[in-house]
Amino acid sequence: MSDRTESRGRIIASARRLFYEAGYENTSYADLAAAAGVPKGNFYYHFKSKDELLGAVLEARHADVAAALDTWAAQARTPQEGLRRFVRMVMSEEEALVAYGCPVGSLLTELGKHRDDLREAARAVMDLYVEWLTARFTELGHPARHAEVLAKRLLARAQGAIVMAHAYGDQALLRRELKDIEAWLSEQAPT
Amino acid sequence: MSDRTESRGRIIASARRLFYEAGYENTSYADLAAAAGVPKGNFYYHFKSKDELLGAVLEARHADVAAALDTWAAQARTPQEGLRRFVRMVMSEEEALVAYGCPVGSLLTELGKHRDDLREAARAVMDLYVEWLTARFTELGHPARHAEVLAKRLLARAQGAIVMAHAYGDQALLRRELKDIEAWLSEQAPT
DNA sequence: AGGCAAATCAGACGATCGTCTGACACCGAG
DNA sequence: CTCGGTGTCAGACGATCGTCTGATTTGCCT
Repeated sequence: MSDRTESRGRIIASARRLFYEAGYENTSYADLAAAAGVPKGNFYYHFKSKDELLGAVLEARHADVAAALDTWAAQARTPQEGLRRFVRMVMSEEEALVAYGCPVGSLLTELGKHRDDLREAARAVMDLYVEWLTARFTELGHPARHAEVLAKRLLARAQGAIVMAHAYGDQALLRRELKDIEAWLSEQAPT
Repeated sequence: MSDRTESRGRIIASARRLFYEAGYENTSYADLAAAAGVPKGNFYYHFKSKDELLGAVLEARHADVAAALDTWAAQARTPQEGLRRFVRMVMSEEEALVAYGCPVGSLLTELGKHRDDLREAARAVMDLYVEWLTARFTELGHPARHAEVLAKRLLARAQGAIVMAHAYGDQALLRRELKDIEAWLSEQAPT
């Protein structure tokens, strides 16, 4: 019921990429049609507005992130390992992050200036990370409230590193900051 | 020569506010005309394109930041005091930062997806902070290269805190992170 | 083969975008 | 009083935006 046709999936995949690389407002239906190989008349059969299309894109990303977090939780045998895996995931996306920023963070920045409903959908993706990281910090023995503070601090530091690296187009900056974040992490996770 | 007329200044002031609160691409000449009380036909007498208007806005912000940094440098009697003053400045802007994000950071995020020339003008404002903070860390005895790393790390942490606080509309988050940054700062600045 | 809903596609629609033109108001110099 | 330049303003321009309609094709069911 969610992915009725193949072209619907192609539209979502193209939109996901374009919204990320060029921004939501800055991506037109003409761009989407060209990228997806689907005439724009067809878009309104699947999504009755551009906002609804972004909703579907966020839904897809939400599902992907949730699946990835499940995998990590299953593979990491200690909370420390889980936290480090998060940082390593950011590292593995270095090139795209330097070129386009954080897919969730930059979208939140763009939507934050208007459009409360879509902003909530984007924040839901961020919440997945917050909750998963909070669980890891809790396992480390931090009381619940402080665990969430640490989770958001970790995310804030990652966001900041990405913003600066993106602003300066500086991949070394991102790598260096992520290393520093890892060092900070091992202080929070006494072995 | 730079501010030939009063209406030119009104246009820049309005544009500066609207570009910040609503975003650059999302602010139309109709919006600007309504906010500045200047008919849009007049805009092209002062600025021959919207991009040039943004250039003037960035120039104004650049001048303001440079002036503020000069004042701080004169008032702060120790490098520690200067660094703390930077954090306090961010604190004093809490409400706007939570509502709209960082004026420089969010603009860099928006422009980073396209428009290389304007991105450079925005980055010039960020560079003012980088250079000023680098000078303070150098005064603390850090070698030049490491001082710049610390300056960018401080800015990255501030950016990240603002992005998260903006995403969640959470002023307490911003205040808490800034306090943590201050604590981190005093570790880098052994008295 | 025939029928019918699901899916596809081309193109028109009004609105709005950034840009530009040309006429008009103001005002000190001659 | 006249002139010329600086600044002001209303409105038109083509382009492009997101949206929508109607006709057409596809593919499954009997």
